[in-house]
Amino acid sequence: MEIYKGEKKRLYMEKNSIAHLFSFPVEEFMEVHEYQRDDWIIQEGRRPDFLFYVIEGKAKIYITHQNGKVSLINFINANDYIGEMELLNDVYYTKGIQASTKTICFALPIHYYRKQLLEDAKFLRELTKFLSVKATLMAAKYSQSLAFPLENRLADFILQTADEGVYKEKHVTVCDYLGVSYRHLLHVLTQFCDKGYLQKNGRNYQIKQYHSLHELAEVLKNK
Amino acid sequence: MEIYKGEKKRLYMEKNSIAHLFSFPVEEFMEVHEYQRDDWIIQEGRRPDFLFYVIEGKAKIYITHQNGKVSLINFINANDYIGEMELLNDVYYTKGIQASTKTICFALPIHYYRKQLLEDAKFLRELTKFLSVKATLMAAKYSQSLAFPLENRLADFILQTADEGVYKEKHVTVCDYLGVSYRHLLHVLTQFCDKGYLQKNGRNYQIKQYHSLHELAEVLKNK
DNA sequence: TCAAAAATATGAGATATCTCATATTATTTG
DNA sequence: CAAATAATATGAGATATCTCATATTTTTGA
Repeated sequence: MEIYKGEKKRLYMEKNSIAHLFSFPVEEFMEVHEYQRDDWIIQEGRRPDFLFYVIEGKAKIYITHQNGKVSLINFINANDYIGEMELLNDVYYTKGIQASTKTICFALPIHYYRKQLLEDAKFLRELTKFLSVKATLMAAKYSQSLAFPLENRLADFILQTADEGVYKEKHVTVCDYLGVSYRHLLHVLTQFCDKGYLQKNGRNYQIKQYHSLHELAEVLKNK
Repeated sequence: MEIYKGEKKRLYMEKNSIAHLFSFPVEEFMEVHEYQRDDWIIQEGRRPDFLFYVIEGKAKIYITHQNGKVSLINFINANDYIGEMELLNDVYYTKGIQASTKTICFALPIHYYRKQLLEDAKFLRELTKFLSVKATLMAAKYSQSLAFPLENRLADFILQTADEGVYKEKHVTVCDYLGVSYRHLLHVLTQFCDKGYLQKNGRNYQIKQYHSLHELAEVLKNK
């Protein structure tokens, strides 16, 4: 983890101003943090000292259960907040957040800014929208996970993450995200290949029948 | 559904003032709605015209999937907001909300108040907290549903809803809530009886071994 | 550069959960 | 009050998913 200083910091803040998200100046105590792939931005169970706002990169929210299972709760992208739960709630079990690419965030020391932030309508309005989307998304994932087998959820995930018709996510990550065992994921992927929806190319999977996957994914959606 | 008028309305609003939730007066266009058990406060797929605040009663949030399965996403209680998603987001699939007891809510016409509400830090702060709790809860339920079998989740649910040592929820509701089939729920309940955790009394279940259920439920929690 | 660790791969048996069929009992409603 | 509807109940077979064992390949770090 690197904290930008001096000219580097000044330049970065200038190029990526977030002044429009607040109705008071936040630059004074704000820091710029850069995390490398696999760095932990927040450690599970340990309260963060900052409210983060992601400028670039991708990260993952993890929670570890008592039975050892790990859930990848969600992905975090540019323009997302991190640590907002801890800003708002005095009692909160902090989830782990791990960078999955180089990730740069602005970091507002909660200690300094908490009071002002909680009185700033502009900030709160944005955060409220962010949280409403988050809550909705979790509700959707929750109810889908209970109502549909992996086949449907995986089809959706493949379509969402495929890059130019090629799916190449890490199996291990996907297991944690879709909440199934490694074995079962591989099993369903093999089925997709057998049915001709996908074609395996070394470590990647080429989408062969878009419409079949689409059909499977479509039933998740509410119209 | 009944809309309170005149003296009845005035009295009710006076006894249950929510003026402290806003920094501007909301009484003028506010309505008081009373719903009977099984009334739909909001119909699935149809945008509501009000932001509701629940004063008394209980309700359930439902979503219907394309495969016909119904998920009971969550329960709503006094001091919860309803319709906040629609206030915040222009595009949103509205979930169904059904009263499960007589439920009385204050209803703020979005049309009149939207702009002011979105600029009111006091209101937004409360709503933000409400949403953060909601998002956290959904995330917890989501990851638990994937990481643990019904046995654990049911034990937790029984402990949470039992009334003086007696569990008497409707099976059908619980199926929708825990996302399992009726058959399987009954199966696990029978197991609990066989193991001596519960004892069936007519339509209810008496808790016999608190600690066993507690043990099963405990592994869901993060410490 | 080599050993350790992580990721991929596959088989086989176990179990959690679902679907469907069917019966009985309670509750609601015209 | 009777008929319709909802809730409870149980059996049996199907399937989705898990666990464990084990092997190979790739990536990583000292």
